[in-house]
Amino acid sequence: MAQLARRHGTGPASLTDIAEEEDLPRAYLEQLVISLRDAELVQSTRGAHGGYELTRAPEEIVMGEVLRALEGPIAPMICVTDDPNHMVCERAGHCTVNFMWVRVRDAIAGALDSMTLADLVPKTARINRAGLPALGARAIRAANANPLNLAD
Amino acid sequence: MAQLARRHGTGPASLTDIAEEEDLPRAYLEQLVISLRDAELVQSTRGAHGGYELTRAPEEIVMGEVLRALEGPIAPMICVTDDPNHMVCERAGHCTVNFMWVRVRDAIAGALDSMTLADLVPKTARINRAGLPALGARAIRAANANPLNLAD
DNA sequence: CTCATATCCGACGGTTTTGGTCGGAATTGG
DNA sequence: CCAATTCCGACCAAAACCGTCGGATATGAG
Repeated sequence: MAQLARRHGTGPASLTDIAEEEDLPRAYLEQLVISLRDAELVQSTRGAHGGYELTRAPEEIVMGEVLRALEGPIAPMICVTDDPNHMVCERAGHCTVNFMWVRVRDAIAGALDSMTLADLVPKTARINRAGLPALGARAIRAANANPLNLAD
Repeated sequence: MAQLARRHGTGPASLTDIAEEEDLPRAYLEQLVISLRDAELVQSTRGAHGGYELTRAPEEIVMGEVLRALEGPIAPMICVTDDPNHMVCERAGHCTVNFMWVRVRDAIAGALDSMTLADLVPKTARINRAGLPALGARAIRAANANPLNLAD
């Protein structure tokens, strides 16, 4: 998704390209991208010169969406639910820790939903229509180290 | 730990007792409690009438400590680190997502460290020195459903 | 039309993690 | 001594994770 964000606005990108750039097996990316497509986060174009592209601008894609598309509902434990009378596991009623997991889940979701794809991919690393990155590799690395310009 | 919190102040509790009450295999509890002991969260007494007890009051045991003792450092991904030049994985330098995982990790840690064992075990469910719970099972269940009295 | 380039899709496989089990040695109160 | 209990290391099975593989289908370019 980060690679697709970099290339956003330059037409479909093939998995072969991305696989090479990220040094990941293409077959694996294929598998992932299917979930992303089903979640309507990316759009596919088949045939020669086809590929994938984001359906929305990186600024409008929340990381929570991406993670949920790839890994299913966010849950630190299988049985985490808001329903105090949950029937998911047989400990219902005397489960003292469900409450804790709910708070953890909400914390994770909050963090994920407070970041967008754009936060992970600094503008300086994006590819413009001419196909060139705005800055060199060193500057991109530096920007990646602290994407949000946080003081920490 | 919740069971030990309930019993806090009543002397050592044997794993056999806790296993029965929580309906978990004793052998499994043994394994867990060793980590807790190494982390100095519980104290053991060997021999007959021995068992385990908390080393501190439930109010002073933060859930983050418990989880870290049982599951190691909190990390949604193996390679999550604050060091932007992390050498953990071979993607160092061009890893665009480490930053995200750091924020997720901090969110989880924050949530866990904002709760204590006492928050999970309502006073009404605790066992007094005479060995009797303060309230009946129904009231305990109700209290468990919303331990912190949050409005939600 | 044909061919190279792509996506699409379902089945399969190995390694690690998770969530346990088992058997027995050491310790201690009664 | 004996029963209760912790202590400890080895073992194990199922699931999750991280992929692989082979082939069908679509499509633009020459």
